[in-house]
Amino acid sequence: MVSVPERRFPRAARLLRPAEFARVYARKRSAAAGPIVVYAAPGPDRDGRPRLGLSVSRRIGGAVVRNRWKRVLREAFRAARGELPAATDFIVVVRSGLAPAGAAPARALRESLVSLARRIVSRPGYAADAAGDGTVSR
RNA sequence: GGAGUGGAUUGGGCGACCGCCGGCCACGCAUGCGUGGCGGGAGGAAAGUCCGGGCUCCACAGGGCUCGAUGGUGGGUAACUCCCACCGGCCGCGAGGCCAGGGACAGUGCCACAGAGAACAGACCGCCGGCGAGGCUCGUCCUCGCAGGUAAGGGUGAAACGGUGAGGUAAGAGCUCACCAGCAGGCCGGGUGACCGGUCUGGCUCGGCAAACCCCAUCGGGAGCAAGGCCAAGCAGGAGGAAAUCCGGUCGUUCGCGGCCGGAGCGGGGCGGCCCGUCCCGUUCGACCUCCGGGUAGGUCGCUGGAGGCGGCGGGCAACCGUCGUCCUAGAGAAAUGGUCGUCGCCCGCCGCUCGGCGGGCACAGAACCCGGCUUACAGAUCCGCUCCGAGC
RNA sequence: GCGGGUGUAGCUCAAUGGUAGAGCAAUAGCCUUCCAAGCUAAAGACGAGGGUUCGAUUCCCUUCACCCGCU
Repeated sequence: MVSVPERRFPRAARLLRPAEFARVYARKRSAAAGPIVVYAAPGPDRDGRPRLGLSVSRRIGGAVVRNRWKRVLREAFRAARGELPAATDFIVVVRSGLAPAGAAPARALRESLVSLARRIVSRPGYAADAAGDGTVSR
């Protein structure tokens, strides 16, 4: 049995190192909706799949609440990978002031994740800043 | 049956699909990777970090002062501010619960307000007799004043220098006596001991606070897995600062001196702080201190088999210990346990109001080197021991 | 992981173990034609739970929240 590649979520599809986070933040392209903020930047590999980095601060809650947010966001990202722009790195930040007590449901997060990602990428100037990097797959 | 008390266990079950972390095996690719298979993957508190250890490193850790911790006795333990048993005190009808529970004749200090008096106390009212003055109903009378006596009574307070009775007295008072309470000491008996029981003597009586300073006894080297080891990659140094040199041996010598070793002095650093002591380094271009600047943000080991869990037997009142058998049970690194469903269980709301249907919820909370405790949070469920009350047999 | 600090009135801060106080703010009144300023009055707090003590904001323990530092 061969699994569908888009359903998988291997470690290579994650942003893990400080340098990777810094590169996405340096691009300064973000959009927000409700409790989450999404940063986006073209990935280093122009044929690559979208990658995800997470930032959940201690102000969000205890370890259980923070881990819950990360797991639900990873699951939402995994389900949305086919609909997201390719070769793009994303960082999802959970905002402390607007976050409800627990994590939001995965389905709703998937919807807003896709719409925020498309909003950033379709903005004028994103492709120009990319400077010949991977183009938007739309 | 009701009320209560002490303890133990558990922390939703089963199934399907898709993911995630790491292990083993196989294959491909070439050492990073991918695919498939098999089995594993959060807790009783993983939490707070309040104690105690193991482990690792540090220039072995000594003495004095200081600092900090602990504080009934005996035991358990690797150790403890933990646990068990016992003693004492307080609370509860009781089962039980709580207690930092050594020393207040080693010293210092504090005890507000109230009250006359608050620590080897104190005469405000009262009581008592004496002296003086006044009054009249002339008395064993009343009123006022003065100097005294008196701690039995009133009142204050958290606390007022024993309680009851008798004697005694002007009135009183441990002033005296008996009993009781309490204190100190001796002796006898029991207990490993804290302590308990008995008896005799004493002066007749002594406040509380040491979670106030303190005294006594005991204990405490420091840091922490971001410890620490290895590999890879990378970089650039600069400025300032205190100080004091001398002696001996030996070798070389161009006879100026230089190298090495040892010692003294001086300077710096480590041993929680200070002093001694000790160790290391330096003593003229180098160590140390301060400031500025530069580089790294990777891998791997440590990393999970342990004071380990379960069961039997033996010892012990118990905590716990010994022995035998059996089991292997997470190891991440921006950090793995998630998502979508079905079904059953429990709870709540609505319709129904017998069956049933619909919707929602199922606690506290997430391993990060590992253990032993403590404390705190927690929807519920189950079991055991005991006490009190009521009813029945 | 290690270490330290702070919680007192709406805000900023005081206070030997004995009635918790100051400034600003807010309320009411006086003054003014009105406002401001000024004057007067009253209200308002020791983060929580235990313990020691006659008595605790203070001393001790536990706990909660926040802040800071080192690695």
